[in-house]
Amino acid sequence: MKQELEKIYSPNENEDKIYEKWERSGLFNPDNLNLPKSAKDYTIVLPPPNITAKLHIGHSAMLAIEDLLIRYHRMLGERTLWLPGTDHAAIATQNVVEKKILMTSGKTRHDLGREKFLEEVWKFVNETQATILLQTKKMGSSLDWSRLTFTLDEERKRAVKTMFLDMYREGVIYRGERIVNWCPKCHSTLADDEVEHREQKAKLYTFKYDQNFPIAISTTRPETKLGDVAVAVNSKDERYKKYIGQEYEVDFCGQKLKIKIISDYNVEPEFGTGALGVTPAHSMIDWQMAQANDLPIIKVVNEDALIRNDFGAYSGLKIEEAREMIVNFLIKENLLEKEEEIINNLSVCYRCDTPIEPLPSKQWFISVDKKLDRLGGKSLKEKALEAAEKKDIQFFPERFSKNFKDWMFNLHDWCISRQIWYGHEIPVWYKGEEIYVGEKTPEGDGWTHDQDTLDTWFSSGMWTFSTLGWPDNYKNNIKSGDLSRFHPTQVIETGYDILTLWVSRMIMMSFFALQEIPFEKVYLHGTVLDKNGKKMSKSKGNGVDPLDIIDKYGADALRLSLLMGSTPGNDSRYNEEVVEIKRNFINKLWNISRYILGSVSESALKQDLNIRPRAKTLADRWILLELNNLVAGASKHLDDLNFSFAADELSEFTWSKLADWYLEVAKIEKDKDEILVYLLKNLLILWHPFIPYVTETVWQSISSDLLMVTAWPKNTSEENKESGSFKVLIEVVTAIRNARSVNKIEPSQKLKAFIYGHKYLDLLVSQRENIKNLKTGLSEVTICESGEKVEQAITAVVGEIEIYLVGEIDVVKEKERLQKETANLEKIIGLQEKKLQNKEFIVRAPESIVNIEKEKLASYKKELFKVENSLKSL
RNA sequence: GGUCGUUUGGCUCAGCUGGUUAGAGCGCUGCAUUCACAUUGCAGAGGUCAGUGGUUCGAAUCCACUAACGACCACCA
Repeated sequence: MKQELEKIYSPNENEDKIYEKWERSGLFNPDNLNLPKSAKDYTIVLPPPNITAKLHIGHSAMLAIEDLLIRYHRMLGERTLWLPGTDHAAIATQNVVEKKILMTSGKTRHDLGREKFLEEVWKFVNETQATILLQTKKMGSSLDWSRLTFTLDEERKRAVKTMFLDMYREGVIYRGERIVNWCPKCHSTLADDEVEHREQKAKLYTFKYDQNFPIAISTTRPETKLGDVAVAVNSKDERYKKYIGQEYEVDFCGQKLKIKIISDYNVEPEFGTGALGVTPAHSMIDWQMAQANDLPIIKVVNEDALIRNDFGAYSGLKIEEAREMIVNFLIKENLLEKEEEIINNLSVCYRCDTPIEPLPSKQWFISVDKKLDRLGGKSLKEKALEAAEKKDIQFFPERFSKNFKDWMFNLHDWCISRQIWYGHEIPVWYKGEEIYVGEKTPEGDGWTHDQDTLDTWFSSGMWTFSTLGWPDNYKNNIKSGDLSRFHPTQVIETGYDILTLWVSRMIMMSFFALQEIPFEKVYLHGTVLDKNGKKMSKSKGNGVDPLDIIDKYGADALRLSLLMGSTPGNDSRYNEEVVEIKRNFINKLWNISRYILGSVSESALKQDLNIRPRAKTLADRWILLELNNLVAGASKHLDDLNFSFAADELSEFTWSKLADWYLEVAKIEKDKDEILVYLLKNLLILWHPFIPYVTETVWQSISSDLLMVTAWPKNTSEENKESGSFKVLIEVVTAIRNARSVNKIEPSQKLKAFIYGHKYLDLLVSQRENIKNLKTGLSEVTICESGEKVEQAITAVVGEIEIYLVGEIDVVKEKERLQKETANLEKIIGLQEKKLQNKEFIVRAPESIVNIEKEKLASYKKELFKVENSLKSL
C-alpha cells in the first residue's frame, strides 16, 4: 500500500488522472452521494460563460471560488449540486461570427441570409463550447456534467417560450414604442452597451423658433427641431419661471409647431440659454420628458437617417443637408442669436462608427411596475427591492446591497427585443394589425413571425430554474424533481460588473415564475486585472490562457493564487510570480506528506480518523490544540465566505506551525506516528477544497476512498489552559536564535542558556532537551530558580544568553485594586524593557510573556476608564 | 454630472465591530545546508497607514473636507 512519492510534486502527471477518477466515481452528481434524506441541499449554478471565446483568468477565479464552496459543502455531508452550462450570448456571439465571416469572405450576414448565417454561428458555438468545457475541467471543477445545459438548447427554448407566454398573459410583457439606439447603416438597434461615445467638435446654435417666441434655445441638431413639442426649463430658473405651463403656436421653417413650456430638473440653467427644445422622437431625455408631461411625439428622421416625408421642402433630405438649410433659414429670418463651437459626445455604432440616430420603434417590454396577483399585489421591482431590504438575499460584500437597491429603484421597463438573428425567437406572429402570441404559428394564411430575438439576459435571467427542469417540474404551483430539491439555490457567485445586468434579472424572473428568491447569497468577485492594473482584453493582448498556466504550475497553484490575497468586490492583479509562490507552497505540503508517510509505521496509517490520538508531550498537546483552532477558524471563515482568511490560517498552520516546529520536535521526540498521521489526514481534508488535486493525490497513496467525499472534521473548539505554553517554548528558542544572530556568535562557540521564572519553569525544565536541539546550537541549558543566580552567571561568563520569564500577577477585579495593578504592570514592563536595552547579551524576554502582561494592562486600563466614567456620571 | 471604490514599507496586498509594538508574501541584507523540501531553513533591515481638520483617554480604523487614481451608470441638449 505504501508508495514512494517523488521528491518534487508534478501536477501534470497527476491532475488528469485524478480528475478522471473523480468523474468516474459519479460523485459530482448529488444523486450518487449516499446521503440520508435529512441531508441539506446545497446548490450553486455556474454563471454560464459566453461561448464567444475561450475562458480567461477571470473565469478561473470564478471556478476556483465556486469549486471551493462546492467541495467544502460536499465534505460537510450536504447534497451538493454545482450545475454547469454555457450562454449563447446573443449579440456578442453574432458579432464575433459576423466579423469572422467578413474577414474571411468579405460577406455580411445579409449577404448570407438568415439560415446560412445561423448555420455558421452554430458551427462556431460548437467549437468554442468544447474548448470551454475542457478548460473548466482542467481547473478541477467538480461540476455535475450529467446536468450540462446551454441557454439556447431545446429545453431552455421551451422554458423561455413558456415564460414569455406567461408574462404576456399576466400583462407583464407588452409591446410598446420607445426610443432605441438605431444604427442607420447596420439597420439595427443597438444595446446601450454597444454604443460608443466619441468626443467631437460641434456647433451649438442658439435661436428662437420665431419672432413671437419668448425664449431662445440651443441645439447642435437644428434639423430635429422640426419635431419639437415643448421647451423645458429648470423650475428654479428665475428667468423662465413665469412661462412654465404656457403654450405657444409657432411657425418654424414653415412648420406649424405647438410648443408648451415645461419644467424639468434635468435642464441645467447654465448650459446654453438654460432652455431646451424638447424633441421626443430623437433624444432619450426628451422622450422621458414627453412621457412625463404627456406630450405628443413627432418623428422627423427615418430609419435611413433621412428627413421623413411630411416636412415639405425638407422631405427626403439627408440630415446634414437639412441642417444647413435650416441654419440658413434662421440666418435669413434673423432668428439665429449665436453660433459657437463646443466639444460634445457623439454616440456612434461600435461596429461601423456611424452616428446613432435615436428613433422611436416598436419593441417588447417587461413591466417592472405592474402589480401582480401572484406576488400579493406587488410588482417585480417591489419584490426584488423587498428581498434585498429584508435580507432574504444577502450581498457579499454588503456595500453592493445599496448599489443594487439604488439601481433597482430607478429601473425602467426592460426592453427585451433585439433586432438580431442569433437568439431566442419571440413567440409572436403578425398579420396586418393583428397580433398573435402563442406556441406555434397560428392557423390560416398571411401570418409572419416576429423577426426579432430576445435579449440574452432574458434566458440567463431564468438560469436558476430553467436548468432545474422548469416548467415541467412546476405544475399547479408545486415544485417537483430537481426544482423542489435545489431551488432556491444557496449562492450565486459572479462579477460585480453584472450585478445589475444579470443578478437583478434573475431575482425578478424567479419571483415571477416561482414567487421565490433564486438564491440566498450573492457573492461578487472583482475583476482580475493584469500585472499593471489594466483590464485584460484580446485587443490589448495582455490576456492569459489558464491552460498555459496550468500546464506550467498546475491547477492547484493557479487556484490558490486566485483564492488568496483577494477580497470580495475588489479588483485584483494577476501576476505569474504569485502562482509560482503557490506552486512552491504546494510542493511544501507535498514534502510534509512525503516526510510523514515515509517515517510512520504501516499500522499508524490505517488508524481511524475519528479517534483523536493521545497527546504525550507538551508539543503534542500544542499542535493538537492548534489543529482544533484551525478547524474552527477555517470552517467559520468558509461559512462567512472569507476564503482568503481561511487559506491564510491553513498556510500559517501548515508551514509555520507544523513544518517549522512540530516536525522538528518530532525528529527529537520519537513515537509520534499516530499524531503525525492524524495531523496529515486532517490537513489534507482541510486543504482539499482549495487545492483538490495534490491533496487527493496524497490521499490516494494511503487510502482507497476518495478524499473528495471524506467528511470535514468536526468543529470541536475546546478551551485549553495550556494553549500558551508551547508558544513560550517557541519564543524561547527564537530568542536564543535571535541572540546568536544579533550578537554575531559563531556557530562553533559553545553556549549556555540560563532560564528562570515562575509559571513556565516546569515547562522549560521538561523541554530542556528540545531547547538544546531545536537548531539553537546550545550545549547546555541551565534552569535557575531565582534571578540572583542569573546575575552571577551573567557577570561571570560573556557570550552566554539569559532568557528570563516573569511570573504572572493574579487578576483581582476589585475596583480599588485596578489602579494599583496598572501601575504595577507598567513598572514591570518598563523594567523589562530597560533591562533589554541595557544588557546587550540579555537579548529578549519571550514576547508572549510580555504580551500577556500588556494585554492585561490594556484590559485594566479599559476597566479603569469604565469605572472612572461611571463615577463621573454619578 | 450621479454613485461607488482605492490610496498602508521597493512591489503585491491583509487589517472584521477604534485599543497601546500596523501584519503577510515577494524583493533586499546576513547566515546555514550531505536533513521531507534550494520549489529549503534561520535571522535582519525597511512603514509619520495620501493630506488637513474633528470626535475620543486612545484613530490606519469613525466623521468632514481636499488631492490623485479607478470602476459603473447617466449624458451634454
